[in-house]
Amino acid sequence: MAIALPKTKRGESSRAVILQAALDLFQERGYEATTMRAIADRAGVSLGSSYHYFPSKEHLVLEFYRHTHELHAEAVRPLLSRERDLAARLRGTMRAVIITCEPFHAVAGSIFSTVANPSSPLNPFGGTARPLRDEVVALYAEVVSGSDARIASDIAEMLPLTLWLYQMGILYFWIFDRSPGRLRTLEVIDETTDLIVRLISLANLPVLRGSRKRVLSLMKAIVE
Amino acid sequence: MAIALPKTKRGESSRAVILQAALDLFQERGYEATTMRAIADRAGVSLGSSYHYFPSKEHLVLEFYRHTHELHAEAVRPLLSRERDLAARLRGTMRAVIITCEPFHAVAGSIFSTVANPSSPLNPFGGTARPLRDEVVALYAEVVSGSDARIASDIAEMLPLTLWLYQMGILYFWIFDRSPGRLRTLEVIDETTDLIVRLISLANLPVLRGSRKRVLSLMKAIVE
DNA sequence: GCTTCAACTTGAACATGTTCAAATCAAATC
DNA sequence: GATTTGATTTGAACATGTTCAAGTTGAAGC
Repeated sequence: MAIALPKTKRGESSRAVILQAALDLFQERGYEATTMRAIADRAGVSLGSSYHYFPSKEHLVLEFYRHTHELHAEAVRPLLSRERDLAARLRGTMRAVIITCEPFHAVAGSIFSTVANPSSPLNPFGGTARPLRDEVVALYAEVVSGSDARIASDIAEMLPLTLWLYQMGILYFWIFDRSPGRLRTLEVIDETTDLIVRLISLANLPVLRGSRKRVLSLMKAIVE
Repeated sequence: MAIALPKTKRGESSRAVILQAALDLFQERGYEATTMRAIADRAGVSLGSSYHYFPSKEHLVLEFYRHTHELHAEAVRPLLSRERDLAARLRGTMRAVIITCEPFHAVAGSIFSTVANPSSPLNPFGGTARPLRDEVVALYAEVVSGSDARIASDIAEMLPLTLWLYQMGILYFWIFDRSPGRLRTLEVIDETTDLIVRLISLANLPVLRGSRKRVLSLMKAIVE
């Protein structure tokens, strides 16, 4: 249960080697099939040592999640600095998500469920994983703000969080996708990103003004 | 792993007593805090006996889930045979969900995550839990079909499944709701059910015709 | 060089989900 | 009533996440 940041060179190296072993094994065998003993073995430390640096197996998953996010953020950087069209930015970002995660597809199910568990410290809605979630939301804020789309401020305010939620939905679909090359997920991404951009522009219609206000204030209330 | 339906009176009674013990303990202590040994103890059977009737602890949760659904279906029956207004039917049905589940609120998190786990046999998107999901979807089909709302057939086709998904979302929100009397969830239900009904009528607008077709055909494609 | 002390490491021990071979039971058959 | 046979029951054994008290290490202060 102790949250011990390494205080010595030796400690830092131990933590790093344990983490690397865990990332490798999660990717090779998945979450459940990776035992804490196997992680300790591959890292060349004792079982107890792992618990000195990571309070639980779930906390190691959080690091896995963070690692994936960093890969993703790096992958979309060129696109986000070049492209200005919102639909293209969003589509590219979503495609990059599933391309980045593709090596972990077989094991993603168990990892996703760990993260979605409301009673887990890893749940992004509140707890240890909150800072990481905020980073991902910030990425989507950049997707929006760096585009040349003119978006009403009330919508722009809620959009990043909504897109993060949307990404979660896409990932959940992708986990179940057994199609070759994950083509179905790619199609769904193309279609939904287009729809989202279209919906944003439709939201300016006078008939929709009322519902739009209600939806947005509801969302704001939900976020607290 | 064996799926053994009881073949004798004795077997039937054993299965029933184990199930009852499990339901009680889940409600009293939650999923994780309930051990298989505790279930066997309270049921007055040995540990191994439980595994003769239920392949795993998760399968006992499925029964818990089914039990809750039956309580809910019973609770909304009067409303559904009396009320004809769609918004009122939907609102009442959703309110009944969280009222029915209220006794399990403290333990709902761990149960929900078990069900949402894509690699679990309990996942409603495909596996053992599929029949139960179909029952819940059928309930929402009745909510729609028993109303006096005139709904275009392409929408009506996808609506029950969508409402089931919506119910899942509300439950997820409810799990995190710490407000007294779960008032916030009730407010969200009132607001969202209204919005849904409004959206259904808006979908007939000529401007929305295109998006509507695209959304519906996308949903149909996702369901397979 | 010696002492001290916090950081680090270790492996045994525990709790719990699951498996399984053996024992027990009870109904059908003779 | 004895035998057979399949259903049921049992508890020991195993795997694995987690805890913890005890041991080891190494640098700072003397």
